Amino acid sequence: MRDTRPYHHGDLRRTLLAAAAEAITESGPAALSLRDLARRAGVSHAAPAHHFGDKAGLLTALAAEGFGLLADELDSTRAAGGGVLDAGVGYVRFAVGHRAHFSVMFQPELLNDTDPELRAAKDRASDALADAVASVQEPQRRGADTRIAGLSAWSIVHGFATLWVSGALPEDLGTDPEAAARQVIRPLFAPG
Amino acid sequence: MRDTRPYHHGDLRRTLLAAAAEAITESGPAALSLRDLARRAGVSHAAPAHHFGDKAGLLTALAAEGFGLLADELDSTRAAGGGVLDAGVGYVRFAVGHRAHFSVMFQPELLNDTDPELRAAKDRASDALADAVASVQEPQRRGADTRIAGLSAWSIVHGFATLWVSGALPEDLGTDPEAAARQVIRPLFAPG
DNA sequence: TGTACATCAGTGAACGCGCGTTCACTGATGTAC
DNA sequence: TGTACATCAGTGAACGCGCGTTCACTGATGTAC
Repeated sequence: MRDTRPYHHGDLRRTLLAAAAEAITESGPAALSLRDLARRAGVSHAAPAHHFGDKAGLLTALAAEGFGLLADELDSTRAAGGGVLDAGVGYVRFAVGHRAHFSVMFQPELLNDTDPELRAAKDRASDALADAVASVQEPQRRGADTRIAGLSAWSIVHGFATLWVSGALPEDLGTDPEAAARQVIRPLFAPG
Repeated sequence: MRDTRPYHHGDLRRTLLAAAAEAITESGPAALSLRDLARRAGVSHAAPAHHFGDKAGLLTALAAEGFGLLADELDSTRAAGGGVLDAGVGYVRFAVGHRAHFSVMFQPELLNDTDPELRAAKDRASDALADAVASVQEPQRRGADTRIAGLSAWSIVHGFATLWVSGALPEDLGTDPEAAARQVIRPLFAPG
């Protein structure tokens, strides 16, 4: 039995990202410190800087991971044959299931926005979103309108997700974010 | 000529709120400190605590002011005979014109959410939003759907506003947030 | 109109704390030969 | 298979800094009589 921790952690980067997500879920990105993270991960306080440089570097890595996870979500919805509405619900599922990532992804003042890893992950998510929207448009109608349709869809799901995770929505909407999202975003796609 | 500052500021509370809005617009709520605020306002570092207690108290006051300003915006749109679409554009105008307020209003972990002033301002904004939506529904159709319609409208304008101020939207949308908003949110109200 | 007193707004020195950063180090891993 | 050496990940002591908070204070304003 080895009850002593090895000198090298082995997977500290991932551990720190997970600890950051946990800490942010508890009390927001503002309250985060690298020393607190080190404490959570059980390493010395100087270790995090080794991997991320500073707080912005860490949050940038977390945001990049977030955009990747969002792209995964949208891709798998699409692979399962879902339409835009399902993609929208997937967007909300991602936001609610990964609050910490989501809350950091759209706060550019916390991030190094020129980071190549972040840029790449953003592009991936952006493409996945565009695919989900384009798939619903009839081919002959594609054009200038498709761009606007995509932004409308993005706006409504992003707005719903943001309002849901911030607790701003009325309680009588229930406790199931996906069911509520489906009801609220449907009018955009299937107006009656 | 009086070139010496009077001992009593006279309007320090308002000055501090304005300084806070400025500081937050520059670098986000995370970077805000009461000492920095005091410096900006030209008063001693202990003065802000006199008015707001602590940082959460200050941000709560700012958020309350924000909800009040939002309600004003929606009310005046309505008074000018505007419909839901105009109210939506008004929502975006508010968010873009008062970024600092807007960015604080929906981050409950930064606020004292039981503060009565905040609660009252929230209710006022909420009523104004409900009025804007209800006015467009034909009387006989009001009911369960009106609630969902209101949340759809809120979601799309909130999402658009959030994405716009965070700089997430594509550059080719132009530099006029209100014109862009009108295009993007229209599909929800006048589907074609 | 004048005086006394209470209340309030803002001061400035002092404190302890957690933070990020630096730096010489140590232990572990990988690679060349 | 064995040895030497470079590289890398994490340590822990030390530092200086800005922060929030406390507290006795001072200057100004308002009110009672």
